[in-house]
Amino acid sequence: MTPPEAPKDGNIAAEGITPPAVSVRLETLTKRADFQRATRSPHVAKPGFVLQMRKRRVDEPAAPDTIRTGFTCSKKVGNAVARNRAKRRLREIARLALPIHGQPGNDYVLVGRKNVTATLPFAQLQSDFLHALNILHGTRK
RNA sequence: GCGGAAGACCGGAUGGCCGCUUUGUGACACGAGCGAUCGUGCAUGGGGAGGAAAGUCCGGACUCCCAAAAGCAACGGUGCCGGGUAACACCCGGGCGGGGUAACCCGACGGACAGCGCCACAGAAAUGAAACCGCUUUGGGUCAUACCAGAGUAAGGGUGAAACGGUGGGGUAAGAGCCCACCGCAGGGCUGGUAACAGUCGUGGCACGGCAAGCCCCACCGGGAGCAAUGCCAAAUAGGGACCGCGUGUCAUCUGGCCUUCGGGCCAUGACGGGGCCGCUUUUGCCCCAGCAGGUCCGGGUUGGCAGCUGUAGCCGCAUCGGCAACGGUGCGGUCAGAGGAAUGGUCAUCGAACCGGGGGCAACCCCGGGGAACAGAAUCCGGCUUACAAGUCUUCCGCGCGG
RNA sequence: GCUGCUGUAGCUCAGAGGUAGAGCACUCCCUUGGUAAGGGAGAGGUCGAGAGUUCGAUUCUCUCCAGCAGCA
Repeated sequence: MTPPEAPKDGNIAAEGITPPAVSVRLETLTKRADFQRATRSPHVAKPGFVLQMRKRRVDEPAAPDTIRTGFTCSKKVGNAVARNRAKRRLREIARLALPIHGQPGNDYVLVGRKNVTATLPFAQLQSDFLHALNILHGTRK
């Protein structure tokens, strides 16, 4: 009765990058100063978001084996509902991808964009995110 | 059946996978501690956005500040009457006015003889009522008008938002509430109503324009600020600047202490007096009268943590009693988010309204494919108001048409 | 979250119930060999939006919208 093909396609895309139990820890940025430091760092713009990456210095108090992420949406993105929805989707792609593809000791900040972040297909957001990570990690070497 | 009116409800559904937050339990693991225990993780069970969470327009609870209270003033608000409520600018019922064929809807709806102010342009005149153009008549004058002087009038006078009652009749030289009828107005009596107000009967012949969302008067209400309030801990910076108190009181010693050249002096204490503390007054209270301390504000630093923080004027459901109703009383049961760069979701599938395309049918409509759901996110908490809102559901009522 | 303030010509601001104005900028003309300055003339306004009060609203009242500032 149910069409067998369609649901599996969606699930594979989501499960393929489900993180295994790794020792890397994810933390969320809460301080305004951290966001301001990340603003002056290298960034990559994609249709759905802007990714900024900053390598922490050794003397900073945060543990060196953690990955820290921040999510931000200005008022330009829309009203409170639109901003919250954009941040949730950004949080989700970061949660799925960073434990595997992120580098410990780095701060990542994802910035939401008007209309696109909330409506773009999820699979494309994910591939764009991996692409952006590769660019940033490549330029560093 | 079509077109309306009022009220109430709902605010996509189901499932898979992966998460967030809070809380209960655990003989579990790790860390801290002598320990009670605490923190982190794990396992397992429960809870987790709205009718507007919005705008921040009112009213409160709560916290801090101004010495307390009363009166007055100032400032702000409310404004037909009665009731409800913790309170309100809210709600309910009634009155009056306006709109609609009706169901029903709307109304900042006290006072313009307490006073001041304004009423542009037009118009004879914009509030004291008269003057002006007119109308009529008497005398003079003339062939007759015209014209001059006197008397009587306020009907008429293109305007204007608004013109000193309106319409009709009588009356007159011409006219006029001069007289009469009806309408309006003012003031009085009676009746009904708690009241707003309504009805009715005389009287007066009309005097009294509009604006109070202009100042204002009257009645009533209100101290100010807000959870980024406020309290505590930690860290960090500075030991800074400005201003205010500003008056050296009298008496008592049979009180206490110290000093003494035995006159007394100093400190404490008491009484009186003076000064200061809310815009003013009164009462009460507090502080000061030689202490070098006190107070207020500014500047500088920190943008970390904890409490406040979620259950009560509670709220919700059911029953019952009182009330036209808002609402109140009683009983039983249930408890309902607590985040803090801010959780309450992400994703996939299925079902799904409007709408679009194709086909069928006289038509209502049916089939296939596409399509894919409004406004919108708690931030201390309640009661309202206002504004935004796709599609849908229910109840009652009104008008028109058709049929019985 | 709370509390204030402001929306008038392209820009900066006046105006306070009765035909909306100033300066700069713009267009045309004069002046100059040419330009600037100067002089003259002109154009440009849903007075943030919608209701209400008034005969009449940019002004008074209410409700929305947008922007700015302050408070730990």
